[in-house]
Amino acid sequence: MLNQDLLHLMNQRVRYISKNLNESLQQHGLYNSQWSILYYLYKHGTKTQKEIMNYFHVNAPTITRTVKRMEENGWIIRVAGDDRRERYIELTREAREKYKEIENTVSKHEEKILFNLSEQEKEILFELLQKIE
Amino acid sequence: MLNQDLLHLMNQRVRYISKNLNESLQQHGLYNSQWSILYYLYKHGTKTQKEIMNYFHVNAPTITRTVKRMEENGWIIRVAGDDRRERYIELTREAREKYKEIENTVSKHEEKILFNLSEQEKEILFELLQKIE
DNA sequence: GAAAAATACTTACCTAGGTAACTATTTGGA
DNA sequence: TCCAAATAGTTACCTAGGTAAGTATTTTTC
Repeated sequence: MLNQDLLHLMNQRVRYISKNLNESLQQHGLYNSQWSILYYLYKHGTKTQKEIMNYFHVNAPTITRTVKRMEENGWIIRVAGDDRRERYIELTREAREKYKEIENTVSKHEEKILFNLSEQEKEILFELLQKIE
Repeated sequence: MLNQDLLHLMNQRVRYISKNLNESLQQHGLYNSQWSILYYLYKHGTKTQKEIMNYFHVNAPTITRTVKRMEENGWIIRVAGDDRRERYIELTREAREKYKEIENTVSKHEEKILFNLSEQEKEILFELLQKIE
């Protein structure tokens, strides 16, 4: 087993998954990364950009950009914190209302993507991925 | 096991790996995707953009762009084919000469990334990833 | 209490993926 | 044979990741 081949395959799969997820999300006017943030905020409540950043292990400018687009499209609002360097990112009422329907679309997509894996295989895959570093 | 969590982890790992690989490749003046193409051409010989595209399951504009950058930096040249719609992508002598050294860097990186996985675990991971679709 | 360091976020610019619409060339069918 | 369809690649524009350098604010340190 060549390391090269393994990583190549992993890359392809991730690209394939995110491409298809984007297609599914198009009907809701959302993209991949925007959905991730929507999901995170819905589950965990209002967060600062720093907290979002840490959760996704992504750099600051990426969050700035994505959140900006989400604001322009009415998904979130940015609220200044007591510490005025911080910006709290809060879901709008509209985002909250649309959430369930979008989650449904995404669940179906994930179900389809992982259809060939048993519950046990998913757990093994999860553990193996955790070992990568 | 939530599908969501599994795909989230997979995304993070791929992002992490490619970020680190880019750092390793910086010393050679190369990026991730450019290295992939260099590798492919070194192993399989001169290919058309179509062939590269099919190999990586990536869209045409992506190859156009990456190959353009590689040409600007002296890694490849583009040669018109008999079918004048086609462009053959050929490694330059310089690219060929530098290849072994870069491969060495990349191998070390991959070794490090996958250090915690046994040979058997790598094979399982490979099989599980193949089942995704 | 003022200056230095740290922190949260932004801006500018890079690579890399995607789609849609275009050009140039080749192929195939009426 | 000639015109329509298919094919290879390009261009323009979108999201999304990265780094480096900048701004504004808070914290720390002397």
